[in-house]
Amino acid sequence: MASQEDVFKKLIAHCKEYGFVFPSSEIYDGLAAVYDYGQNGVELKNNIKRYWWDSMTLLHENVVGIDAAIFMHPTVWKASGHVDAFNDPLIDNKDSKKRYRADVLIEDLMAKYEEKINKECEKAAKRFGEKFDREMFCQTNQRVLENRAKLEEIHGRYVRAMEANDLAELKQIIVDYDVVCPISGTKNWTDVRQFNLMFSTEMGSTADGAMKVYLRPETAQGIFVNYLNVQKTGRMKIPFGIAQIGKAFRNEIVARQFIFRMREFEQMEMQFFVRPGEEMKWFEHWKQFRLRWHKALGLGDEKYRFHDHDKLAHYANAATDIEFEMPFGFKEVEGIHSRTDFDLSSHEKYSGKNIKYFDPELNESYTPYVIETSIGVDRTFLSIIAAAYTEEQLDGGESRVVLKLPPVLAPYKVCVMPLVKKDGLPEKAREIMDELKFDYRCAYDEKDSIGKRYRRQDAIGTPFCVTVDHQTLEDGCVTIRFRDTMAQERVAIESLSATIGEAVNMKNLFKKIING
RNA sequence: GCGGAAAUAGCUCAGUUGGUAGAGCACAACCUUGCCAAGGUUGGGGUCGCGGGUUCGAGUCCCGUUUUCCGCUCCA
Repeated sequence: MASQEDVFKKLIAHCKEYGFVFPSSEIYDGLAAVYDYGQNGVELKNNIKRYWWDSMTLLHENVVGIDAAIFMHPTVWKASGHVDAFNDPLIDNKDSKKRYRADVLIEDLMAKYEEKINKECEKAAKRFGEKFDREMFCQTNQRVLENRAKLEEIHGRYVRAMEANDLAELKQIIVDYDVVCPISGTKNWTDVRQFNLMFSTEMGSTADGAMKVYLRPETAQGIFVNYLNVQKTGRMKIPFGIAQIGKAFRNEIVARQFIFRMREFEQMEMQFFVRPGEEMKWFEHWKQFRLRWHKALGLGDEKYRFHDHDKLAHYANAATDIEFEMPFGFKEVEGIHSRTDFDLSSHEKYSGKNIKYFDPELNESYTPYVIETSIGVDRTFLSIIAAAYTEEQLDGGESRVVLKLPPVLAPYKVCVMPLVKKDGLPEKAREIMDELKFDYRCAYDEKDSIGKRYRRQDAIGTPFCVTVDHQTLEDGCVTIRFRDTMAQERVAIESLSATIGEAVNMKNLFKKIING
């Protein structure tokens, strides 16, 4: 929808204009799909992270946090399956503009030869009836023999090419056996290119002694490899969880839609270790808890929905997404996965270390099952700022742009301003600010008309403005102005802290999560 | 990666058949006003995304390139 696209563009412009999100390295033309958070963006982002972290670690005595390094031993990514799953040889058809995985095309090709052979056999089986001996037939029938020979030839070349990572040979196979694009029907192929979704670098300063290491493509593995450390040193009993917030990196082929899909992004993950067989109970538990966490922000319950996966990843036996209605449709913000014992078992296998848990209640050892909640910080940021961005038509034909952020997440909680910048009003305003600034992030503004200053605070989502006028010097009262309603109230200076505190206290959100 | 569109001041945009870059807003200072964005004066800020080419002369024409947006494609 054009109007929605329009809103999204305006939102991106707003994010830049008001110091929330900048394109990375902008003075050098930017770097594709990398963004920086500005002076207001970092505050909002930090508040989101604190809301998540505290909701995990304060509300659950059996959830603790860690902060693992971005670099990990290369074998971690073999064990996790990323080395295999994140390496795709891709080829484009120049006519249809469609992209395919070269290995899939070749496997389809081989399947076609199998099919030909099977058809010959079926035909023969009908002719010969009960006397049909498939192996005998295959060894004597000319057409089958030809097809079998071809198949073996392709298979041999294919396996050698994949092992040697010979991309030119993969293309040659596609060319030699006349593979055509299912869409265009042509053989107009590009070269095969390797897309490795993991970023790599070298550890060690000398070229020959260097070891190839990856920038982690997910934070989860840092938790799995530390699971035993935490369990033992923290005397954790199953069920328990480990939470982590950190950067992850994926070399996306196409990364777009602003900060929705970036090459460098931040995840907030919690891996919850449970008894085998109890995973579905906990899966359901965390699904509901996580949804309540989102809804407590008050952006609108109707903007969220679950999307259950039909096709499961190799490690999962149940998976769902929490989707949020972005300006470009419902999109995944968080994933909740039942990862079984895949990761821990795999690390046990690759490391050769025993990482089983001895359950004193059951009096037995087992590899715990894992429920994962994995939420993107940047996507959450985007969902919140998109929902908060509001263009309002006011009486008298004027309009305003206001970020209706949840007050608890707003970069500034209050802006203190003197009505005029003389007669001792700025000094009084500073005095009030000096009281508030220990508890709440405060802004100060004395430039331009008071209305203009209110609008500036609206644009960055500051929930309260406090105005000092001449009367303040006599009666100790100020005007407090509310962002969403634009209503004003005359209140005593002493009451400000309590009013603001009630609105920005995270405790209120936590109570909503717990009480549903 | 393919195709389409775009790129001029912090933002939104003008800029004529090629002739040495403008406006509004924003920003800074001072004056004025004072409870919902528009007062006055002055000032700072652009090698027109980058690199070539054509031309006496390129923001303008041509080629390449980078970035962004849209559509494909991909997506643990």
